[in-house]
Amino acid sequence: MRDILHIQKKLVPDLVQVMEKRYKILHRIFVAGTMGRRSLAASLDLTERTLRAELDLLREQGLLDAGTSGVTLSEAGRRLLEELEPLVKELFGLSELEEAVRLKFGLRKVVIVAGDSDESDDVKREIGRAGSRVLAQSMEPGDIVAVMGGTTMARMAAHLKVSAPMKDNWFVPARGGLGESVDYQANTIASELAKRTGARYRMLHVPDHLSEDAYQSIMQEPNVREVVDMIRSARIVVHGIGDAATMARRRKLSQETIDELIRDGALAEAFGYYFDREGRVVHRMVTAGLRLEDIEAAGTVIGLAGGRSKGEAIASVMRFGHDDVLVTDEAAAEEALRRA
Amino acid sequence: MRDILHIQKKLVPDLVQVMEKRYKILHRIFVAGTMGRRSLAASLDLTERTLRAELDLLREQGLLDAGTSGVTLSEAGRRLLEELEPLVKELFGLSELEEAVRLKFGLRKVVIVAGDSDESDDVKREIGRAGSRVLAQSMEPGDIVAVMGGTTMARMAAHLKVSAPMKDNWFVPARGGLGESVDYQANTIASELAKRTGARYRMLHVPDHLSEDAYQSIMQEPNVREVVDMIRSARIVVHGIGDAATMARRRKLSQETIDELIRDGALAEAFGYYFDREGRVVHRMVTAGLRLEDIEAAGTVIGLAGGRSKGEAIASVMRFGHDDVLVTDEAAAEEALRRA
DNA sequence: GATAGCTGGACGCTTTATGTCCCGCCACAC
DNA sequence: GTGTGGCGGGACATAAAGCGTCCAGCTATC
Repeated sequence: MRDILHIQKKLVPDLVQVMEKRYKILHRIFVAGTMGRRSLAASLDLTERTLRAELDLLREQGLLDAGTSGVTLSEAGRRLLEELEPLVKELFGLSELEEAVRLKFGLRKVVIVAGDSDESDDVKREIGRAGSRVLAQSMEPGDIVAVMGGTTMARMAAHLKVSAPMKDNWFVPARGGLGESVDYQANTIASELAKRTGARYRMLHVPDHLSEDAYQSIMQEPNVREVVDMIRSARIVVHGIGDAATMARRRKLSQETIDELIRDGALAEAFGYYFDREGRVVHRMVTAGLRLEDIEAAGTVIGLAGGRSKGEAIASVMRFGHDDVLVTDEAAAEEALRRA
Repeated sequence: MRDILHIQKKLVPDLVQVMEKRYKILHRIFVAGTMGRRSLAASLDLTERTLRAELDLLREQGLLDAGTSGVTLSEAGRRLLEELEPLVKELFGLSELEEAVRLKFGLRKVVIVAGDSDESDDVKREIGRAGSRVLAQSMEPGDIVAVMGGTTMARMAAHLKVSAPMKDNWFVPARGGLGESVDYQANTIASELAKRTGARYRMLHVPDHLSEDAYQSIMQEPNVREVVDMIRSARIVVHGIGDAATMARRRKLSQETIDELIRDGALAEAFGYYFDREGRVVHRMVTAGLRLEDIEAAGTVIGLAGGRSKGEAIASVMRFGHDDVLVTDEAAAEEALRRA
C-alpha cells in the first residue's frame, strides 16, 4: 500500500498534500455534523475561496451536500471517510512527523522523505533532492550562501536546479578544506552549486590543522580575508550533520583530542563544531570560516542529514537551536524525536 | 490495496487524470526508446507547450533525461513504469474501456462508471450523475432537449446541476406517456430537468395504444402539433436503453405483438423502437413523438444504461448507429464489447 | 419579526498555463 | 567536411485559471 503512494508521488508530487487537505475538510465536516463555509475556512486555516473550490469538487464527487445551514457529509462521504480512516496514519504520517519534529525543535520548516538513508541509496538521493528544493526556495537575489562539505551536501548540489540564472548570488564554502576527497569538499560544492545556478562563487584554501601562528598569518592575506568576510555575512547556511566519532576520525584528529571529545560527551558535529546531547558546543575546529555568531546572524540555516544512525546527532544539533530548516528522512526523524 | 485506488478516484479524481497523462507520456517514451518533444506531442495529442511542462516536471522528478536527440527514460523512470504497470489497469482501466467502446461503435464520447448497476444502486446513481454531467456539457443556449422516460433517466434528472440558469433552453418529452409510474414518465422528467436548470418545458399528453383514427385526430390539435414539432427539431436527445422483452411487458403490449417481436429477433428497445442483434429496427411503437429521421438529424444523441444484463441491448442499439454519446457502467460495457 | 449565518453569484486582480516563435546545437547523412 | 533536420531550451504575449472579496437572497432560530 505504501508502495503505491510512493510510486504515485513520483508522478504527482503533491498528491498526498491534496489528499490530506480534502481528508481534513471531510473530517472536520464529519465532526461538526453541519458547518458553514466561513467557520470551516477559519478552522482549517484556508481562505474562503480556496475552500469553496474544494467543497465544489467534493460535492461534485457526491461526497457532501450543501443545505441551507451549511454543508454535511453525504452517505457516500461518510462511507469514504470510514474507509479512509485506517489509512490516514500511513498516508499522512510523514507530514504529521514533520510537524512533530518542527514543534519539538522549534524549527521554521521540516522536510522528511520516506525511508532510511542507512538502508537505501535512493533515500539519500531523495534527501539531496529535497534539500536542493528547499535551498532554491529559500534563495533570494543578492543572497550569499555558505555551504559545508560532505556526501549529503554533494548530493544536494548535484540535484539543484533553478529556473532562472542567479547572476547576483554567491556561493562560498563555510570553512576551509576538510581533508576529505575533493568531491566532497565545501569548495567543490560551492563551485558546483554556482555552476548549476549561474551564480558566482569564491573558494577558501586554508589547510586544516594549522598552527596558531600560521593561521594568524594566513588570515592576513587580503584575498583570504575577503572571502572570510563574505562567509561571515552569509544570509543562508547549508550544512550536513555528522556523528562526532565518525567526523573526528575522518578529520584525522589526534587521539588526544578524540579522548577529550569523548570525555566531554560530544555526540554530533556540524559546521566544524562538536555538540553534546544537550546541544552544547564542546569543541570547535580551528580553521578559518563561519563562527557561531555568524550562524546566529544568518537568516536561514538549513541542516541536511538522514539515516537512523544519525538521529541522535540530529537531535543534538537541533537542540543547539540555530537551525531554521531540517531536511531528513523518516528513520532519522523518528530517532531524533525519540532521543529528544 | 485496491481500496486506496478506489478512494483516490473519489477524493482526487483530478490528480488521477494527471497521473494517467504522465503515465502515458512515460509509456510512450519507453516504447520509443528516445523521442523528441514535437513528435511526442503529436502522437499523444498534446500541444508542444503543455507536453513540455510535463516533461520538465518528470525530469525534475528524475524520471527521464533529456539528451541531444530527445528524451529518454532514466533508470528510475524505467523502474517506476514497471512498478506502475500493475496499477494501470485498476487506475485507468475505465478510460481504456471507454476508448475501446468508443472505437467499437464509432461514438463521439463514452463515459463509464465503475461497477455493475445490476448489483449496486450506487452504480445506478453514478450513471445518473455522469449522465447529467454529459448533458450539461452538451447543452448550448437555445437548444431543445428531448428526453425519454425510465428510471435511469429519472436518476439523471435528479442529479443535473447547472452553474447558470438556462433561460432559453427547452426540455420536451421525446414521446407521449408510456403507461409507467408518473415519476418515470418522459413528461415528468422533462419538467424536472427544466425546473432544475431554469429552462422551459412543454408536455405531450398522448395516451399509448390509440386507434389510428384517434391518433390522427389528436395530432390535429394545435398545441399537440406544436409540441410535436418542437420534439422533432430537438438538437439533443437523451434516452435510456432497455431489453426488448422487459419493455414490451412494461408497456403491456399484446401477446400477439410480443410473439412478433420474438420472431423478428428483437433484443433492445430505445426511444420507442425495437432493435435486433444487428441494430436493425424490427418494430416501432405507434405514438406521437420523435421519429427515426429526427434522431438522425439531432446533433447529439445520448444513451444511458447500465448493468451487465443490459450489455447485449446496449450493443444492439449502438449498432443501430445514431447515438453519439454512451453513458454506462463497467459491467455493461464489457458485456457490450463481448457481444459485438 | 429581527437577526445571524448560510450558500451561491459576481467581479476584478494576480498568477499561472499555454501557444508560438526562435536560436544554437548536435547527430547524422551524404 | 559540410549541409540539414530535428533536438532542447529560452522568450514572450496572451489566454485562462485561481483567488480574495463582497453582496444578495434565503432560512433557521430565537
